[in-house]
Parts: sequence; C-alpha cells; structure tokens
Amino acid sequence: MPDALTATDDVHHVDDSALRAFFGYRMKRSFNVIQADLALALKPFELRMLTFTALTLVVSNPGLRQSQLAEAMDVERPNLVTIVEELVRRDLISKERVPTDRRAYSLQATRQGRMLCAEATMAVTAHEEALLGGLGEEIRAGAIEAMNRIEQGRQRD
Amino acid sequence: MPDALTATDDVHHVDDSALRAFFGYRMKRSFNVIQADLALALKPFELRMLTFTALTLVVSNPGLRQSQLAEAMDVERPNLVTIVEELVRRDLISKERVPTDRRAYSLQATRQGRMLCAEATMAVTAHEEALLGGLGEEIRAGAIEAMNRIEQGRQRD
DNA sequence: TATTGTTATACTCTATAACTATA
DNA sequence: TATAGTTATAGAGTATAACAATA
Repeated sequence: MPDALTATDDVHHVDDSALRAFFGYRMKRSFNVIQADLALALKPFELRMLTFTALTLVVSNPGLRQSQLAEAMDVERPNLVTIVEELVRRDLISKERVPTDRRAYSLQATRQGRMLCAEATMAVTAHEEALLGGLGEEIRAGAIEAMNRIEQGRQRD
Repeated sequence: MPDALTATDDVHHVDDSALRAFFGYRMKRSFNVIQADLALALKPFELRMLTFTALTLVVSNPGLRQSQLAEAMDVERPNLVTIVEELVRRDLISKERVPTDRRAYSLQATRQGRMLCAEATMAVTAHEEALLGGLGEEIRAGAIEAMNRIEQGRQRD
C-alpha cells in the first residue's frame, strides 16, 4: 500500500503540472498505456508491435522488399533483419530472391501468416475499441488529425 | 532519391492503410516525431527526456524521495538510480538522508539545477510551439483531452 | 516482516560502421 | 561506384530478482 504514510511527512501527491504543460510528456504517458494494451492484445499470437507491423505490411504489400519495408516502418535496415528472420522462422512470411536483382529479397506472407495477421488484427481492433471506445467521436477525430499533422510535419527542415 | 526505380518493377508506395486503422500505430509514429524534437531541444543542455523529467519534478517538489519520483515517472526504482546519479554528478540536484527514515533520500534541486531547468523548459516550450503551433486550438485540445483520458484509463463520455 | 535504495542482469528497440554479393 | 541485405556492436530504455541497511 503506497498510501501508508501518516504523521511526520506530507503525502502531497507529486506535482507534475510543469510537465503537463508539455504535449510530449502527456503523449509519452498515454503512449505507454496504448503500447502496453497493444502488447497485451498481441501476446496470444506471440507478436510484438514490430513483428505485427512488419507482418501486416507484408500481407498488404505482397512482394515487398526488405528495404521498402524498413523505410515504411521507419526502422534501420539492420534492425529489420531479426524481425524478418523471426517471421520467416515461424513460417508467417517467405523470402524469395528477386530474379531481376539478385541482391534483393521479395517478401510474401504465407497462408498461415495471413490468417494470423487477420486474427491479430481483430484482437487489436477489439482492444483499441475497448480502450478508446468511450472517447467520443470528435475528440478521437481531433487526436487522429493532430497525430497525422505531427507525423507529416516532420519532413520540413 | 528513393524514387529512382524505373522500368521493371512498380514503385507503388507501401500501403499501410491496414495499420493506419490503429490508433496505436499512428500514435507511435507521431510520438517518434515529438520525441525526436524534444531530444533536439534538450541536447544543448545535455538532458534527455528522462533526466529533464526527473529534474523538473524535483524542482517542483523539493524534498521528493526517489521512490516517489520513480512512481511519478512510471519508472522502476532500479532504473532511476543512474538518472539520479547523473543529476547529482552534474550538481543539478542533491541527495540528503531523511532524518526520520534513514533508508530514504530526500532530493533537492540546486540553484544551478533550477536555472538549467528553467532554461530547458523555455527551450522545450519554444520547440513545441514551433512544432504544434499550426495545429489549431480545437484539434490540439481534442488531442490533449484524448491523451488525458487514455492515461487515466477513463472510458466515460 | 516490509521498505529504500542499490547491484546485477537481461531483453527490447534503436543507431552506426563495415562486410558480402550483387548491380 | 553504388545498393540490398547482413554482421557486429553499442547505446538507451525497461523489467525482475536479490541484497544491505533500516524500519
């Protein structure tokens, strides 16, 4: 029990108002909640956010190359290697050499991969609906719009 | 230039619409942008997000104990040790034994720590204003409201 | 027995340089 | 020479178990 203090010291709960003035602070805290919930939703499928993201992109884009996948995921190429390895090892995707460019690999989801992706997608959708369903349409739309603009505002410099 | 491909293969840009259906995916991407900008704003002060957060909380809550700081930051106690160490080493905060409980340490910001915190706060504020200023008041308010509710786990409407 | 701060450890995510085999 | 994928490596951030000192 963390509220067991009594006499000598004030238990005034910590003042973080100075931090709450920052968008980034609030976002980190709420992102932690979202991510924990997402991890929970993906756990039954033995997927992490990164492997789920990669699998979904390969399912949606048959024949995708690793370099394209890395760029789409905003991940450095070396960090994608183990992710792809894991998905191949579990027979969720397959790698084939591209005939016209033997340096490259073309990624395809297997039938098993497409099925797992569909199931995981439903689970994640249900989890997010449970977590965000009570938000209200206009609040949710505002949040999504804000996130879109923030993400797109990155390119200028 | 990533659009240098021509004849043989389609360069159809990757379809991530299946992922964009997820709040968590959008949030991760936009959080990455926010965090990168925050790191840039804090770099001149040699602060990271975690050290800035800890410093600000100690400034706002003189006498705070490490366990309280850890709880406020949503960080496990062992992971706070190096953060506090770094701030103490740089003479931004000080640790004193609590007389009434000699297990605990009481954290205080030094004058130097308060000054650096104030400067860093201004820099972060300016950075966020530059990054988010074009959002529009109602969109921004919607995003903040959404993040607040997500963090609190509230589904009320 | 429980708690504060600490050590040790491990796992995930991320970032960079350098290698290989192709082009 | 440049690119695709890989290896090796290093740094953050995070999580748990176990310990010493103290309550």
